[in-house]
Amino acid sequence: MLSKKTKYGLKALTFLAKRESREPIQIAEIAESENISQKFLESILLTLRRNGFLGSKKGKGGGYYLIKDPEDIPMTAIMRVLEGPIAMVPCVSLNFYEKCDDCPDENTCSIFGLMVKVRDANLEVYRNTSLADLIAK
Amino acid sequence: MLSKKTKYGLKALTFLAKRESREPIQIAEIAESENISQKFLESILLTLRRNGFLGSKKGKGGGYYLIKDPEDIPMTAIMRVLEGPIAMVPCVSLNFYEKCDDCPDENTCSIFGLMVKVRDANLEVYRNTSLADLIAK
DNA sequence: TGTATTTCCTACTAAATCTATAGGATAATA
DNA sequence: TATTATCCTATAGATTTAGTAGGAAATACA
Repeated sequence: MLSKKTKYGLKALTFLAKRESREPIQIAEIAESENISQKFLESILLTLRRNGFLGSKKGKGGGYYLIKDPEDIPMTAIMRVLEGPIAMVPCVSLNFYEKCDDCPDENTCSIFGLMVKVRDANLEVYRNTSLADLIAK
Repeated sequence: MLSKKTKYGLKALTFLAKRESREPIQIAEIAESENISQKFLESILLTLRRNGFLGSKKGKGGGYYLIKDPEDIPMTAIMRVLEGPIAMVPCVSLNFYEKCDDCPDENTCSIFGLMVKVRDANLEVYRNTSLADLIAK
């Protein structure tokens, strides 16, 4: 299941992407418009800023704004920052690889191959979708 | 992330599928061989039996055994029983549909389309993979 | 300079979910 | 009747997720 964090983050990003101007938008406005707890959204936008998706400005007239063109933001990047690994098991993750603690050998693991296929199928979708595609509709 | 429940369930199923005979195998043997807590595995095998994947026999010489040919068990069925919905949000789930509580309208939801694509990509993999494929290597 | 505004940041709490474990009931075998 | 192994419910512990609290820091503007 998609976490609320990711869901809200995506909604906030598309909200910002939809606007023509890149003027800062306040958290409160996004939260209200998208039906999200303001404090929770605050922490989400913060991680999006720290990971290079958003810029921010403090004080009156401040807020958050997109740093890049929506076309240049692939879903792979967003998902990895908000949701974590795209793979369902760490041992097939490209960006978060870890050995599975309960599995002695990847070569003989019965589900390894399936997990690779699932990962690749998801990557295919995420790589071919940008933030711009989410608002194209 | 794939839950341990699903992972263990899949490993148990492939363990049973690998054997030529369909004689009952004890939980203890599967648990030891696959490195799984016996009590936890017990509850997993129980749900697999209740959902028509396994048969069981009590008493001496008892245990669990596959009820169908591995070729006839698609991953879609196993995943839905062990892991739950294949979709990442309830509003695009084929078998577990629910309206998202925070989203007023699916038609205007910015991530709906993406979630459909992701669901379909995963379905494609799971529908084209059977339990037999997991042991084919 | 001072005040209002808005993000920044850490820590914490509450709720939900996942991962088991306990302990006995039930059924089959010999 | 003794032994074996699954059946079943309930519960405990651990982890993750979701959300909250409260103030610090920076900016705009009068």
